[in-house]
Amino acid sequence: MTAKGEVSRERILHAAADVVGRHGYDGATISRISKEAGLPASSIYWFFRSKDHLVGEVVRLRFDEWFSVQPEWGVPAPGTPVGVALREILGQVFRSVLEGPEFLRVGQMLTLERGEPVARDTYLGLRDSILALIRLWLDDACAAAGHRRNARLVRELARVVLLCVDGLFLAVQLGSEVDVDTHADLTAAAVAAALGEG
Amino acid sequence: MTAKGEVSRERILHAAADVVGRHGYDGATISRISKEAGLPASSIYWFFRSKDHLVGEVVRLRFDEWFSVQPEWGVPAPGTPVGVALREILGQVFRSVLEGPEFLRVGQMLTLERGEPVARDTYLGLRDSILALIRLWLDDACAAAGHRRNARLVRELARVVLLCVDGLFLAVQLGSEVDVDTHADLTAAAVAAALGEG
DNA sequence: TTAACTCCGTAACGATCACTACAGCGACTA
DNA sequence: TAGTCGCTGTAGTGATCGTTACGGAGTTAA
Repeated sequence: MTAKGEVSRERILHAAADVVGRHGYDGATISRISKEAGLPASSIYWFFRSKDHLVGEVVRLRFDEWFSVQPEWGVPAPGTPVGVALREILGQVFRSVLEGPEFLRVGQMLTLERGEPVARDTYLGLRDSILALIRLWLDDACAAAGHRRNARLVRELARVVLLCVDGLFLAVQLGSEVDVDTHADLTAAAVAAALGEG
Repeated sequence: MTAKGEVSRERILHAAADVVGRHGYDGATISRISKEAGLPASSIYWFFRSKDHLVGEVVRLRFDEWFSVQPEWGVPAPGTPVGVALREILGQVFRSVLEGPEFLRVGQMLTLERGEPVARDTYLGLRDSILALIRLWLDDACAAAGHRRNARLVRELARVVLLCVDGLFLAVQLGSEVDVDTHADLTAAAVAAALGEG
């Protein structure tokens, strides 16, 4: 691919990301994206096999952007209760969710709709990687806190944490003014309680 | 409206509910609904002002069906801890969410997309009524448990409960096999902890 | 019987959709 | 200079969208 081609591809991708963010999957028509990118539809189909593939790339792009500014999920110092360490991290994650990351909106839409298999699979794959990350961290944090291992519980708790992120995001989309600190307190406290921490 | 007309309207409404449930808002085309109902498009527009209004009625219908089989949110007996009473109710609510009620799917989709203002407003209105219900119940339950009133906390907790329902539903749509009992335990425990219950 | 009203059937409306065929441009290679 | 390749521009494909115009059945009321 030529340098000029690379630029065009990038222009299309970012234009698509903007339009999808503003209008959702179905609202993100090729003609809109084409207009936004300043390139004809034929160029879009030169770089991307279909609209489905294009949106898949958009999801990946937006995810990378979001993930790159997330706080590091470092293993807490030995002796630190999981609840305390989790509370710290959740505060930051929840705050970033408040800003309504596009990839979550698009991904959740793709989840609820049928069809668009490529974009949907892309989202599901990224989501799985997050879930694995949470599970790993929880495992490490439990070890650091001195709890005995319980893989099943950790797996369940990881799902609950992810679930709370989803719910929070949806509530934000609905216009609810959720108090992130209360929500983070509750989530961390629930996990701590489940682990038998005071 | 004639008795025959009433039957037709009902046929259209239920056909629309089926199609929307299977295909989502955008997938629920007038032609599909028309075919499913065995009536022409002109009949649909005789009874409903637009597709938007029709889907609004669908959301209301599905909500009523779902709500009518929900357990009663009776005020717990005096002295019962809120966490215990809430755990009981959440178990049943979460289980019904597992079955993937259509009105939640459609409503969440309308939330994430822009546009379709009538159907969206219908969903938001129903959702608000649920939130109010939770808040009232929590208020009563707190009184029954002997806690002193804290309107702000109750409002926040009601939002968190609703948020957990949303998150659970989305997780189910994603194909996660969430353990409802664990989830209900955690949610109830979190609320109990926030209220200062042991 | 006539008039009015309700509802259905047909047949379109214009708009827009995702997608493509194809010619031609500029830049690079032989 | 001729040929090739990467990309763009134009103009369209057929399909389907939500919606409507309109005529005519079927029933009801006078």
